[in-house]
Amino acid sequence: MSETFEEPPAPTLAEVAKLANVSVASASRVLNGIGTRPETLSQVLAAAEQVGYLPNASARSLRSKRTGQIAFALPDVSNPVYASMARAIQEVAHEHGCRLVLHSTGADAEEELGILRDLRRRFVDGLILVPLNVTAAHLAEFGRAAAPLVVIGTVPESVAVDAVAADSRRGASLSVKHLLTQGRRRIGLVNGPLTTTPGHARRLGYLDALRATKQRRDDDLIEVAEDFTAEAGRAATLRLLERTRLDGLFCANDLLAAGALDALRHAGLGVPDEVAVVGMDNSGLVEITWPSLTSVDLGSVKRARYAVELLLERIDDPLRAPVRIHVAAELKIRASSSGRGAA
Amino acid sequence: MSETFEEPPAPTLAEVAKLANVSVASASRVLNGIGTRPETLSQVLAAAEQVGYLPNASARSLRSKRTGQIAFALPDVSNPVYASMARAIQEVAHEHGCRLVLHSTGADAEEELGILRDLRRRFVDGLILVPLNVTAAHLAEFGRAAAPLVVIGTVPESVAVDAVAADSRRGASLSVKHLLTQGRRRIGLVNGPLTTTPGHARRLGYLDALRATKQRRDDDLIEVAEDFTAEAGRAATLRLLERTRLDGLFCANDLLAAGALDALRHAGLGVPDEVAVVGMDNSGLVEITWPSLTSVDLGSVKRARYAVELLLERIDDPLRAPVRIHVAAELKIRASSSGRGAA
DNA sequence: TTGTAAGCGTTATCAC
DNA sequence: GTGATAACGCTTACAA
Repeated sequence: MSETFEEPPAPTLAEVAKLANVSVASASRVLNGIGTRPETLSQVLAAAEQVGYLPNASARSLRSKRTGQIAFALPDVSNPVYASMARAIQEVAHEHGCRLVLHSTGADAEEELGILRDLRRRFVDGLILVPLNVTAAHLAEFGRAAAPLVVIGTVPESVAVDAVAADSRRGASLSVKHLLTQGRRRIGLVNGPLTTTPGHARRLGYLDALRATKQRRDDDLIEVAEDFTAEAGRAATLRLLERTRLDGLFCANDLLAAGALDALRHAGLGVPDEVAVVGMDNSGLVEITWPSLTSVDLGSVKRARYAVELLLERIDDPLRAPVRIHVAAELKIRASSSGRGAA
Repeated sequence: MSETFEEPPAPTLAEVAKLANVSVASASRVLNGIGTRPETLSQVLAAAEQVGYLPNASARSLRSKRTGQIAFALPDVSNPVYASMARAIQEVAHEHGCRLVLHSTGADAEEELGILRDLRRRFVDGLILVPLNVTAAHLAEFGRAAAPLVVIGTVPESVAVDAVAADSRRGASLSVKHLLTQGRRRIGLVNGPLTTTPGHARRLGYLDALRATKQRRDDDLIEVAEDFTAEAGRAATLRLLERTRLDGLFCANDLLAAGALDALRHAGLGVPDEVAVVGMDNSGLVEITWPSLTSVDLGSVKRARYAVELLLERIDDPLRAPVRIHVAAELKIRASSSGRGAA
């Protein structure tokens, strides 16, 4: 049975110094690894150990203008891709002795802008932002961000901000070409909202592939889901199946694809025999769906890692010129699209 | 093209005060909603608006001893259950004007203890911890936590700490009884590591159900996975199938169950016809697997919400007696266990 | 090397 | 109501 009394006040540097018979300055130096006589060093260390001293984060930040925290703002932690990004970022941050402040924006632009503006409070040393849609307001805020900023996503070259982008347009194109190679001719697209940057890019990639292979474009084959969730993917696929026939289907992310698989099953269509399906993100879902899901790897974890590294560099050198990193897309072929009884 | 010059120094309260022709004290009062003459009020507000003033987080925390941050330490953001908890906690925290600091512990006890001890740095106002395994060292740290603490999980009654627990033992029992009701007689258990609290509880629940219904216990039917992942669930299920025959399977969480479904498919066993499967957590995966997964809802989101609320209360009143909240388990029946050709 | 002292930007306690 | 002013706990010139 432990007590619930008020905590004893946390030990301060002053107490450590007194206990070690040195000045606060010396104590501070020791604890920051600045040159001191071995004797004072051991005295301070012993004193600190004895009282269980740990520096107060607020005081240290106020003085040193470094919080030791970075923020990560993403649309939705529940989406496996973003979850894996969060994990990767937390890992790298942790290795650098840095804490992670998490913001779920719900893909709300106002929320995103609010976070950007809140940087003026200096509660973090920098921000990694994953916007779903980059508006003019975003670009303006990027330019005047009060702390180092790295954007994960596509940003016009003219905007001076560090960014790491996936090539989802090419990724989409890759996957459609893959389906064509498999002998599919009526390839549907289940896209996310066109107002989002990914939705826009993936549509272009889909069209690119058709154009490059001189396929006729048929808008009946294109359907837009309410959002990037499995449920929306299921609904969109059902709408698609109601009005047309298809033998291939590209979905703008894995969640949409998971929903699509379900819809196809309900419609009695075999995957991949009757309809081959490809998702995008190569998230943890790909081995959980059945059949296992062919998916475009957009290098989410890699992008996340680059983003933190870029951010930490930027924090150390705020003047360095903005950097753009592009991560290539790679198709991971699995059961949902590999051949069919009669290819 | 925006610039990458050094930021102009952020406006301070002193500047706002000067601009408004009042003292810093008055400016502070206005911005904290403390009684002031309407005239000074509007002057200060106007000045603050004009320079885009936002209070410096570190300075405010140092003085007020409140950081406006809470921490959430969980085993792994990539597990959908924890991701949904993180989301729920972030939401509630956000509503209360509070930021969320995320720690992925990787289910490492040392990491968890480290976070508890780090509370002395006072970088957050409180912590919500999800330990996978509560050791004696944990209990000791709970007792001397340097900040309000809420544990999501099972903690001995004798330990004075706020906690919100799921009833996974009963949940496991429920699901096994459900399988028995469906006419299943050889019911396997794919468990997570027994060193974890959940693993331990779920095993007990499984045995409870067998005992209550006077079934013979057969240890061949029990298999322990390496960890709580889909891949480990697949491997464990394959081991199980290699040495025995079963017509029902309870898995200690949804990820394990997803892996099990895959293993059963590879073994050519139909679900639910030949083997009925039940998972646990009722996570976002249940509608993505095929067949859709019967699962025990342990009220993760509800527990997460309770946890934040408890924490925020505790922060406001550190002296109140510790509270224990228990959230009931509820079985959600889906296709993976509902009847069979010959029930 | 070490100590003294000046802040960092707030909030809160006083007198007025 | 308001304005000086003293903390909060730390880092860092500067002087010794």
